Amino acid sequence: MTVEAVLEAVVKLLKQEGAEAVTTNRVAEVAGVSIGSIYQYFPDKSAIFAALHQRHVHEIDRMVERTLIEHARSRLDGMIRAMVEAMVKAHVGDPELYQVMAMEVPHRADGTPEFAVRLHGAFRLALAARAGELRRGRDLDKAAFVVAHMIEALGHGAVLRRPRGVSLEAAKEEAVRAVLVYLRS
Amino acid sequence: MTVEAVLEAVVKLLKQEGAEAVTTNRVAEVAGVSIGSIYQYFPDKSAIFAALHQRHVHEIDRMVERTLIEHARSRLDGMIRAMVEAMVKAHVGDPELYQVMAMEVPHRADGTPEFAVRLHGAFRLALAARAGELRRGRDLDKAAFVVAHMIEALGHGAVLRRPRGVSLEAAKEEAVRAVLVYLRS
Amino acid sequence: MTVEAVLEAVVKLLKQEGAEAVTTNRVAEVAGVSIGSIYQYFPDKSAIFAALHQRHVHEIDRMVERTLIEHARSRLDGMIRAMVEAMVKAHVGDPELYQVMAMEVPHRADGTPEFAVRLHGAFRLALAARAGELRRGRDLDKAAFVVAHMIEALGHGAVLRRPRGVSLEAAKEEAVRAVLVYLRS
Amino acid sequence: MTVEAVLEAVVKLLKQEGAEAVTTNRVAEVAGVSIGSIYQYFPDKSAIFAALHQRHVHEIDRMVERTLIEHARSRLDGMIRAMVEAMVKAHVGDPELYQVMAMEVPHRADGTPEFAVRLHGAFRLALAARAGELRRGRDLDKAAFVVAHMIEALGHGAVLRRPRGVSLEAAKEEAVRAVLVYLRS
DNA sequence: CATGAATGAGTGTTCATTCAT
DNA sequence: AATGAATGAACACTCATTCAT
Repeated sequence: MTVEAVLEAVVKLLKQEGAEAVTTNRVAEVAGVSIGSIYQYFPDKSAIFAALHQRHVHEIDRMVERTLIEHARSRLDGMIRAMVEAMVKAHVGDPELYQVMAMEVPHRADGTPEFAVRLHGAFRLALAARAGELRRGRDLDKAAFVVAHMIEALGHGAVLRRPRGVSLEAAKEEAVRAVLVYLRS
Repeated sequence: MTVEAVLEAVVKLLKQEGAEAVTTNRVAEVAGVSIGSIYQYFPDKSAIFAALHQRHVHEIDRMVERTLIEHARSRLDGMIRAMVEAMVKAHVGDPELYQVMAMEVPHRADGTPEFAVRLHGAFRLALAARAGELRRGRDLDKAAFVVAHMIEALGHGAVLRRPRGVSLEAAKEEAVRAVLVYLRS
Repeated sequence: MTVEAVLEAVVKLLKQEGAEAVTTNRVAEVAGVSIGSIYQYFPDKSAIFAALHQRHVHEIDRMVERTLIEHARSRLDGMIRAMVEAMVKAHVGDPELYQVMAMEVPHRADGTPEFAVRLHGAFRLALAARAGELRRGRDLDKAAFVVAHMIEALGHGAVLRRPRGVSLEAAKEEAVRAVLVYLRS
Repeated sequence: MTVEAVLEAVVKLLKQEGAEAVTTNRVAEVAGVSIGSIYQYFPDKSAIFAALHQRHVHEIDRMVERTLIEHARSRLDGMIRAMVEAMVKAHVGDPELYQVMAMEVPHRADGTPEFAVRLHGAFRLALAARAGELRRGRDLDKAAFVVAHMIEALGHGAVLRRPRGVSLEAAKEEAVRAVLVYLRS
C-alpha cells in the first residue's frame, strides 16, 4: 500500500515536474507518507526507480508471455500482430511517463537486461514453433534478434515517435507487415 | 581545447566509474583543467552532458548525411547497406560509452529529437529518390518511419545487444536484408 | 530554539570575527546545529541576517512603544527623556554588535524602513498629545521628523560615537535638552 | 583615468543592480577596462569600495571645510545654515547612490571615522570662534557632539527620509532652526 | 602597462538517509 | 510501524585574484 503510493507519487512527479523534482522528501510528501516509511520499504532511492522500472518490465514481460501462450497455436501472422499490439498497449496508456523514464531516469544496471535481450529466448522459441512458416534452415538466433528489435522499436516508435500523417493503427499494421515479410523472406 | 579536454574527461569517467562519478570537480581534475575554466565554456553541468550528447548526435547525423550523398546514385540495397554500416560504425568505436550514455546520463530535452524523428525527412527523401525500386503507391511516411526505426534499433542492437552466436557481420547483413525485403514488399 | 541558537551564533561570530567569518557552515558549527537544520528554518543566508536585523528593529520599536504608553500622561520632558533613555538602552547592551551590524552587515531592503521613517507616526502622535506644551500652530510633521532624527542620531551617537570627555550621562542629558528646546521654541 | 572609470562603473552597478552585482569582473566590463588593469590600481576589491567611500567622505569634508572658511566671519546662523545646506547638497545629487552605499556596501573599517567623529574638532573650533553668541560657559565638546550629529542626521534625513508633506526647503530650514535654538539655549 | 584566460579556495545549498520518539 | 526533525557529506558554482602574453 505504501509501496504503491510511493510508486504512484514518483510517476506523478516524473510526469508533472521531471526527474529532477523526484527527491525522496518530495515523493514522501506527494505520496502522503513520511520519509521514514519510504525507507521501511525501499533500501535507498535508486531502489524506488528500480521498482518502478521493474514494474514496467514485468508488465511487458507478462504481456509478451501471455501473448505467446494465448497464441501458442496461432499462425505466425496472428502471433506477430498480437505481439505488436501488446507492445503498443504497454505504452499508449501513459506515453509521457515512458518517455520521461526512458530519457531522464537513470536505469542503473539493476542487471535487468533490455527487452530484446531479455526476451530473445522467448522469441526464439515462438519462432521455432512456427518453423514451417519460415524459410527452411533459417538461423533462429538471427531471426529472433531482428524480430525482437523490430517489435520493440516499432512498438515504441508507433506510440512515441510516430510522424504526423501516420495513424497509430497504420503504424502498427506496417510494423506487423514489416516483421512478417522479413520472417517469410 | 578546454572543451575537448572536458568532454574527454567526462567520457573517461563515464566509462571507468559510471555517471555518479561525474562531478564537476572530478571532471576538472581528470581534464587537467580548473573548475573555473569549465564554467568559462559551459553554463552548467547539464550543458556538459548536452554537449557530449550533441557531439554524438552530430556525428551520426553527419554520417547519415554523408552516406546519403555518397550513395545518391546507388541502388536501394547499396544505400541501405551503407546506412546500416554507418550506424554500426558510429557505435562500435566505443560501445561502453554509448551504453552508459543511453542508460545513465539524463538526456534532458535539449530539444534534440531522437534519431528516427530527426532523420525522418532524410530517409523519406532517400526513399522518394528510389521510388522506382519500391512498390508503386508506397506511403513514404510510413516507409521512412519503419526504416528509420529499423536502422536505429538494429544498428544499435547489433553492436550492443547482439546475442551470443551471431557475429557483427551477420547481424548487419541480416539487418540490411530485413530492411530491403520490407521496402521491396 | 534552533533559530535562537543560530541567531546567537551569528552575533558571536559578528562580534568576534567580523562579517566575513559568518559563513553558513561556520554558523552551524558555532550554533551547535547542523547546516541542514539552519535551512529548515531559514530559506537562505540573507534571511538569517534579516532575522537578526528584524529582532533588533522589533526590540527598538517595542521599547519606543512601551515608552510612549508608559509616558502617555507624562509631560513632554519626561517623555523625551524616557525616549532618549530607551534609545540608549537599546544599544549600550552590545555596542560592538550594533557597530558591526551597521557597518558590515548588508541590510538588504527587507522593506523595513529605517527608524525615523518607521516611527514617524508614533512621534507625531506623541507630540500631538502634548500640543499644549508646544508653540501654537506647530507643523507636527516637521517636528516629528526633526525629533525622530535627533533621538536616533543622538541616542546612537551617545553610545557609539561619544567624544572623549563627554560621559554617557552627560550626552544623554544634552540630547534631551536639545530636543526640548527645539520643541519649545 | 582608469581609477575614475572603475569608480563610476561601481556607482552605476550599485545604483542599477545593487551591491550583489558588484563583482570585479562585472566592474571591469562596465568600466570598459580589463580586470588586470583594475588590480594595477587597486590592491583588492575592498579597496575599490574604500576609494568610493573616501571620495564621498573627502567631498563632504571639503564642503564642510570650505563652508567653515567662507563663513569664518559670518554669524552663527549664517554658518549653520550654510553647513546644513552643504550637507544636503552633498547628498541630493545622487540620493539612490548614498542610500545603497549606506545600506548595502560594507564600509569595512578603513579606519575612517564617521562624520560626527571626523569633524568633531572642526565643529568645536567653529563654535569656539562664536563663543559670544553662545551661552557663557558652554561645554564645547558636548555642543559640537550634538551639532555634528544633528547636521549629519537632519541633512541626510532631509534628503533621504523626508516625510511626505515636508518640502526639502522646509526640512532644511527646520534643521537650521533646531540647531540654532539648541546652541542659543 | 594592458589584457583576459585561467585558477581554485571557498561558499551556499541540497537531499538521501538516520533515529529518537 | 510510522513519523519527520535533524544530519552532514557532497555538490555545483562563484568570483577575487594571478600571470603569461
